[in-house]
Amino acid sequence: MVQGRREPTVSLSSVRLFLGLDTQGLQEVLTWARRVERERNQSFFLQGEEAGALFVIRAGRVKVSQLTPEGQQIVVRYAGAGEIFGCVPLYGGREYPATATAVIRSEAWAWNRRSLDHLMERYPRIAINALELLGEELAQIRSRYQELATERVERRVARALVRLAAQAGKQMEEGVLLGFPVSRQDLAELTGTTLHTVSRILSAWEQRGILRSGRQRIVIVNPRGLMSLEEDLEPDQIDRL
Amino acid sequence: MVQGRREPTVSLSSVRLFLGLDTQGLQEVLTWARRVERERNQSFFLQGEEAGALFVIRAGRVKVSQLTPEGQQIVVRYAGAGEIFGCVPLYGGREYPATATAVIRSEAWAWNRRSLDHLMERYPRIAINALELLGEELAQIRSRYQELATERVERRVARALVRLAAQAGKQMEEGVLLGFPVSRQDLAELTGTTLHTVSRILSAWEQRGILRSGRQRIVIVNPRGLMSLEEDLEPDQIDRL
DNA sequence: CGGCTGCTTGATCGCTCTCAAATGGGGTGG
DNA sequence: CCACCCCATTTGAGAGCGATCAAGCAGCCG
Repeated sequence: MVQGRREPTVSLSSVRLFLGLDTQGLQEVLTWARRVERERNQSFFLQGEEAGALFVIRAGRVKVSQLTPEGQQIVVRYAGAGEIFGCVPLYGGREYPATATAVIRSEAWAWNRRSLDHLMERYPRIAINALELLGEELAQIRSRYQELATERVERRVARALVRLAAQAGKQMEEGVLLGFPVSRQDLAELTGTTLHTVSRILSAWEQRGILRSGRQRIVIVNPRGLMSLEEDLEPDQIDRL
Repeated sequence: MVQGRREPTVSLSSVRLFLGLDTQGLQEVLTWARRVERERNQSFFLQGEEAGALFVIRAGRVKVSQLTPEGQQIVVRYAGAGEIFGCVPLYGGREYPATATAVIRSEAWAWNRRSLDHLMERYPRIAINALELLGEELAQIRSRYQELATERVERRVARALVRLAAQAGKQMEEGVLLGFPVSRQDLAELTGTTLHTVSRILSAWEQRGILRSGRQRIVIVNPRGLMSLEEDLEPDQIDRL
C-alpha cells in the first residue's frame, strides 16, 4: 500500500491564490467555498463539461489530462496540495479542456464562477495572484513544449521523474519514493511517448542502479544519475556543481 | 517585395488588454507608454535579459522564440497587431524566457513594470483582461503541446500553416498569401522538426497543387486540401461540412 | 555581377513506434 | 485464506518516420 496514513492537509491561508488576504478576507473566501472529496480514480470534472468551478487542492494529488480526438491521452500535469486546477473560470472559457482525476484520495475547495467573480472584485489581490499562477503555468508548459520538440525520449522521461520527485518525493532509506501511483502509461502520456518505450527505459535504469520500480511505484535510488541524463553530463561532473 | 505599403495600425482602444477602459483611462494608459519601433529582424528584447517591460503591438509582426541550452531554437508564437508579448512583468518573472524579433518593420507600445503595477492597481480591469489573455495563451500552447506529442510531422505543419493563414493571411487571386516572411526553418522551429523535412513536405504539397511557395513566401492555393490533412479526411468529406 | 542566404534533394541511419505475446503482482471474491 | 483473474509490465522482432549528413541550386540584395 502506498500510504497508510492520511495525506497532509493545507490551510486556506497557505494557498498562493489567496496570499496577502487578511483573516477576514480568508474567512469570506471560505464562506463561498464548497468542499469536494474524491476517492482514488474518481474525477472532479470531465473534459468538455461546462466549466463551473475553480478548484484548490486541500489534500491529495490530482492528474489533469487531455484526450485527443483520435483517442490518445496526454497528461498535462499533476497538481498537489495548495495548487489550483480547473482554472478555466478565471478567464472566460466555457468548457473544461481537460479531465481532472484524483490519483489518490483527495479533497478540494471549489468556487463557482459567480463566487469567484465576486471575490476577485472585492479582493483584487486574488486576480493578481491568479495572474502569477497562470504565468508560472505558462512558463512550465512552454519549457516542456521545448523539451518535447528538441529532446530525445530518454531525457524527457528523466526530467519528468526529477520533477515528480521534487513535487511529491518522499525520502526513504532506499531512495526517493514517488508519493503517488505512477504507471508506465502515465509517464508515457506525460512525456509524449509509449508505455513500451518507458518500460524499456526504466528497465535499463534499474539495471544501472539508478532506480527501483514496481507496479505504479518508483523509487529513485540515484538522483544524480538521473540528473546526469538530463544534462548529458557524467555523474562526476554533476558532483562538482 | 512582400509589402509595399505600410502595415495597418491599431489604436489603443481596440487592444484587448485595455478593453472596458473609458477614454480617460485609455488616455492615462497612453501617458505611461513608451513607443518603440523596430526594423525587420531587429529584436525588442533578448532571452535572458531582465524583463523590464510589457509590449503591445501597434503594427507589424513579432516572432517569439526560445533557444535551448544546446543551441536549438523553437518558435513559441507569432504575434500581430493588438496582441501582447513580453508578458513576464504581468506575473513576477525576472528574466525574459524568450527573444522577441520583428519579422517585418513593427511598432509597439511598452510599459515598464512600475507603470504596469500602477495601471493595474488603478484599473483592475486590466488585470482581469490580462488573466483572460494569459488563459487563452495557455490553452493555445497546451493544444500545440498535445499535437506535438501525438501527431505526425506532416499534420503539424499543416496545422501551423492553417493557423498562420488565419492570423495573417491575405486573400490574393492565386490563393491566401502569408502576410509576413516565413522560412522553412521558421516552420520547422514552429512545429518541432527540421527544415529539411519541412522542405520535402512543402515540395510534395506544391506538386499536389495545395500551395505555391518561394523564398520565405507561401501561398495556400487549396485551403481545403490543407485542412483535410489536419483531419485525416478526404477533401470531399471536408466539402460536406 | 558576386556572394550570401535560403531552398532542394539524395542517401543513409537509427530512434522510437507498432505489433505480439508472455509474465507476474495484487486485489477480490468465494 | 486461497485461488483466480485482471491489469500493469516486460520483452522481442520488425518496420518506418524523420533526423542527419552531404552536395548542389537559386533568389535576392548590395
